[in-house]
Amino acid sequence: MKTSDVFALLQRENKPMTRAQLAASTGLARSTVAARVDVLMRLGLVTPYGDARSTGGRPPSLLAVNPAARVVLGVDLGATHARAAIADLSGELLAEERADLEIAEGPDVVLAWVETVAHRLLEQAQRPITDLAAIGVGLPGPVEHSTGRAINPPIMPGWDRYDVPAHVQQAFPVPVLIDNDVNIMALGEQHAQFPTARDLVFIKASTGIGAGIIAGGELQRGAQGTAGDVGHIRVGRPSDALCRCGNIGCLEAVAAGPAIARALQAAGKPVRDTADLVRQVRAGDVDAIQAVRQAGRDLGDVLAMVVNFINPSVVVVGGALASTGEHFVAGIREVVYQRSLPLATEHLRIVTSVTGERSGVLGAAAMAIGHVLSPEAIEQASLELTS
Amino acid sequence: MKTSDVFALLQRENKPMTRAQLAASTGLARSTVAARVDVLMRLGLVTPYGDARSTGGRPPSLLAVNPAARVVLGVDLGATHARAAIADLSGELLAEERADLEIAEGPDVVLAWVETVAHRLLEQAQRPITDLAAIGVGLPGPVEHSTGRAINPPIMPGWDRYDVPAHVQQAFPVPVLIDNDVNIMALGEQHAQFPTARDLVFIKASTGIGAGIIAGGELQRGAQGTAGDVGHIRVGRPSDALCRCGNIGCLEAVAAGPAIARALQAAGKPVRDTADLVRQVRAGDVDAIQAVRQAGRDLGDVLAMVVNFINPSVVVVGGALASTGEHFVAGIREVVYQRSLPLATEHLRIVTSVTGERSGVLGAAAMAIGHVLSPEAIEQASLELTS
DNA sequence: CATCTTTTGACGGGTACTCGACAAAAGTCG
DNA sequence: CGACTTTTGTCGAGTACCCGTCAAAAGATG
Repeated sequence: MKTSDVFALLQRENKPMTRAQLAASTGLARSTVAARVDVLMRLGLVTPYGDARSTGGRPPSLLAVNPAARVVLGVDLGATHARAAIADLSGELLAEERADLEIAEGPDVVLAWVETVAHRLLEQAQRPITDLAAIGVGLPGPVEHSTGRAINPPIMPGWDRYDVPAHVQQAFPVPVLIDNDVNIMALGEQHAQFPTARDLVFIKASTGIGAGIIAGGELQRGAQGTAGDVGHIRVGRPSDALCRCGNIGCLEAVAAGPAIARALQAAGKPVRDTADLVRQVRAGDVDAIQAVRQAGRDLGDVLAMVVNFINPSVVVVGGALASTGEHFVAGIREVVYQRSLPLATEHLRIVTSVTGERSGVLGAAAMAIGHVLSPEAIEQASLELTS
Repeated sequence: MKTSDVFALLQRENKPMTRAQLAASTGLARSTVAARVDVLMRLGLVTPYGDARSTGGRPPSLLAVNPAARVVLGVDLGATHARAAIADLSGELLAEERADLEIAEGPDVVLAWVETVAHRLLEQAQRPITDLAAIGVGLPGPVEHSTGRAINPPIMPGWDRYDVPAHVQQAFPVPVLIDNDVNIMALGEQHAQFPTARDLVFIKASTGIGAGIIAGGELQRGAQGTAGDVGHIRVGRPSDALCRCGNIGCLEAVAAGPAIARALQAAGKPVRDTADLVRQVRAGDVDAIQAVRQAGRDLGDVLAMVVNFINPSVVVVGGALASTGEHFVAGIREVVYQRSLPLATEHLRIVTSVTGERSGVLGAAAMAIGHVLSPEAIEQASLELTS
């Protein structure tokens, strides 16, 4: 029960180490560490990383985790698009593909796309299917993570309680992990920007508004898997905007893309949809900029509560509205730093996504990698190797 | 590395089991579990629980966890009161004491009280000091749990970064765990009412309003240890009530005890303080009842966001205002079930505290018990026994 | 080029753990 | 009351694991 410890240490340090260093850090004997390292090298998870400088005798060989040992497939399924990518164990994308695909087409159509694209991506990355170690999938709706099924999804007809892992495993006999799309985006940003952050909130603001919550280092899904549903919190600014949920003044009915577009239309501006809005903001349209900034303030109003409540160290803002430059996040900061308690905001960072449209696939890959490199999985693999 | 597994199984099942059952459940040989059980019995953690019915041969002896093996001390320090109790390992209180004590007196005075009372309680429970296994303490302010120090506490002059565990361990050389008072109350209610709930929010509403968050089975303290600070979230109802934090319309400035009392005073009602308010509500004063119910609605307004955000399975309402009967929680339910999403409220329970003023000491004890019965601690103890 | 230093992989011994067997203990059944 | 059944504790054997030792390898040093 200790091979995984050596690997975990090597992974945490995130830099090449010698066997002697590993022995000192773990407290194990040099010979024991050597045996463990041998197993990890035969698994391919660890490789020599050249020699370190000699201190008078034989130079010690450096060891490092080998991201190229295996690959994972990350899949990000949105309402009207799909994206898939092959990543190595460091989370680096090796091949990627995107398509306009309606999730409403149902599991058979969508998962067939996933299967064909997965094969194509593996070929593109020049990796055999046997190199594929796990698959992570993000779905646009509430998901029961433990079973991999969508539960009462509002925009995914035909997916309710559908056994996604079973379907995918018919083509690829590897672990398949499913989660909500916003949750995996949170994971993606965590791994890309703040790999050590234990309390991070990711906000996706585009057609809808949702949050992914990482608290205590763990993704929080809530009792029914609907945690992070901030879109239907009522904003402070009095509003009679009717939301599709039936209530009035919901954040989503005030600050989401369609709501902003509608407001600009009412003011005589020809703004068709969210993408159009983003274009106009980028083009420097003053009215559009002001509308987006106000939406940022409205979101900041809700985020101020979130910050007081869960006290994160980082808030990452993503989604289409975050790609309008700094206007949106400026509105958010404006309100959060005013409304939240100084203790909670003292070390708080509010930043925009750095991975943009890739946060979903990156997070799905990260989720799969986390599974593959978990201590349990490594123990399992080392046992299978010796037997 | 497996003695703890046997104990954990016995604890999870929470009912007497035979050695044969343990062997079947763990997959170990009968002789191995017998050895493990022997260790646990010599540690006192497990005791025979009479014989089961014979099936034709020698009747198997039943084994059960022994709550009387050791005791822990739970301490709940409030702004103007202190409470301490000795509990057995099941969390049952064996002896208890309460005093009016200002936390502002400083660590020396307060911890001296803790020490003398602890000795008195041990005597009362007829337990030697050697039976004391751990101490849990709740402090009324932000706490850095890992170091056991209060950080920038607003109402605890002299406690800032004071090393509480070191002080207490001079008198009692056992593990000392410190946490925020609302956090331990959340733990207390979880153990008393919903021991299996993994996502629970506890609300303390009295002079201030705070929340303890249990998400994913773990207490969430946030990045700076200030998670759960819901008192300074702005309520939806327009209000110009000035809060001591400098903002206006804070929940605490609208719905906490002093705020309600002030509002009633302004209406010509002689309500001195929170305790007085509670008395009047219990006496059936209509104005007081209405004011408390409105405060419940205001709190419900904030709780609706919390429920949407973290999606708990239970919300427990405690503190002085919760002891006014159902009026307060009725106001909460009224708004939460209206404002939160059906998916989140479908299986949500909103209940009042069942432990009342004891939730703090119970939670502090539960925290200490959790430490004593943790797998690591049991392994440690069994190792020390054999050596 | 020889010697010295340091790392590496292999080997053997010791320890701790786990398992199955066996005899004694404790009831049941005829 | 004796035979049978089932559990319990003890004991010896097998095994896996971990450590220290040692020769070989690889480079530094003079």
